[in-house]
Amino acid sequence: MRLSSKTMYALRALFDITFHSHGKATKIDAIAARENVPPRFLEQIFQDLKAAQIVGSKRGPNGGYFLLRSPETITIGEVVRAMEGGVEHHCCFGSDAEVREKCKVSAKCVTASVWRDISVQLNAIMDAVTLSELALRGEALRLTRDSDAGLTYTI
Amino acid sequence: MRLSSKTMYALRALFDITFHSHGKATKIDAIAARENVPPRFLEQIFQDLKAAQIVGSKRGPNGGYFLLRSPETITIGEVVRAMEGGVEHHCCFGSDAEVREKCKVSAKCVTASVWRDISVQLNAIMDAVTLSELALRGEALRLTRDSDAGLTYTI
DNA sequence: CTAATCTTGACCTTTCCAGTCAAGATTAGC
DNA sequence: GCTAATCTTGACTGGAAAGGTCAAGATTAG
Repeated sequence: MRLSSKTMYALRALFDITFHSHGKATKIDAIAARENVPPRFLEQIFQDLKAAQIVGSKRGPNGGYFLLRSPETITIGEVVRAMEGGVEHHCCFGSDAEVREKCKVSAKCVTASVWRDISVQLNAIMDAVTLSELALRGEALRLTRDSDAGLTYTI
Repeated sequence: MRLSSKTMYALRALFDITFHSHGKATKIDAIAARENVPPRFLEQIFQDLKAAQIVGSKRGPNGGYFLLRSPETITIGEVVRAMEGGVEHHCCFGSDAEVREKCKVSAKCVTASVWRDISVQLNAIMDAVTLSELALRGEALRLTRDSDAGLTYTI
């Protein structure tokens, strides 16, 4: 019930491309430095994001990874599902096919049905947040910090 | 982003006590047999549930585990948090204290704030489902199956 | 007393996470 | 066409966590 670092890194990386490059090609090393993510690991992460059709890539000098769609259309939920194989609707216990089948027959699988409902709701929540919202929050945080610093003078 | 088997087993076990014993003392072996859970593992699980003040225990003949409160007051969320240590609000990446501190200072931790919001909502969703609701679903499923079986005769 | 239960805690195996690395394929710009 | 900057592919690894197992002891009903 926790996000893997991989997913968190992926979100940070996508935020970075949105926030610093407005979705345009950005190189791994720059992202890794800004977001404090192991660069080699980030490569692997971007492969997954690319397979999920969330980012595209360009090789060679001035290359990098870029968003394939506009930030308003990329949701947190999509990213999480891409990285973690989705919130698992695993029926009852285990991912074993035979057990799942047996479970269906026994019809005792109440917990699974409840969990399925919950995961649908969770996906809806995550799909309600987009990359552009992340970027907005970034601005907000930054602004807050700046104004905080600026407002140190009180009467 | 998935529930561990331990949590699923815990939910099934609590459902079992509610559904078959109405919350009263039930022995591990009976639950394990009905719910198809490894009995030794179930022992371990009940220790956690007991530590979380969700169940109590009675030793000796006619002993077993029982609900400490009525099923309407025990939520899925509570059980999940007890078993998994809650939905982790882990700030940014890693559970390392130093990193978390640095993260706070940098104020770049947008993803963490978003995830915190999401996890609050998720907990609310899970807290909206109680053990008695599970029991109701159990009845519903059973009824459905029975009537299905009974209606095999069609004209 | 004794048989049925839970209790405690050590132990084990397997899988997966988090991360590293090397060698190759592509492309921009000179 | 060279060369340097990038991504690409895929193998590899150490450590931790998941998922169980087991044995010996403490309690209690009858």
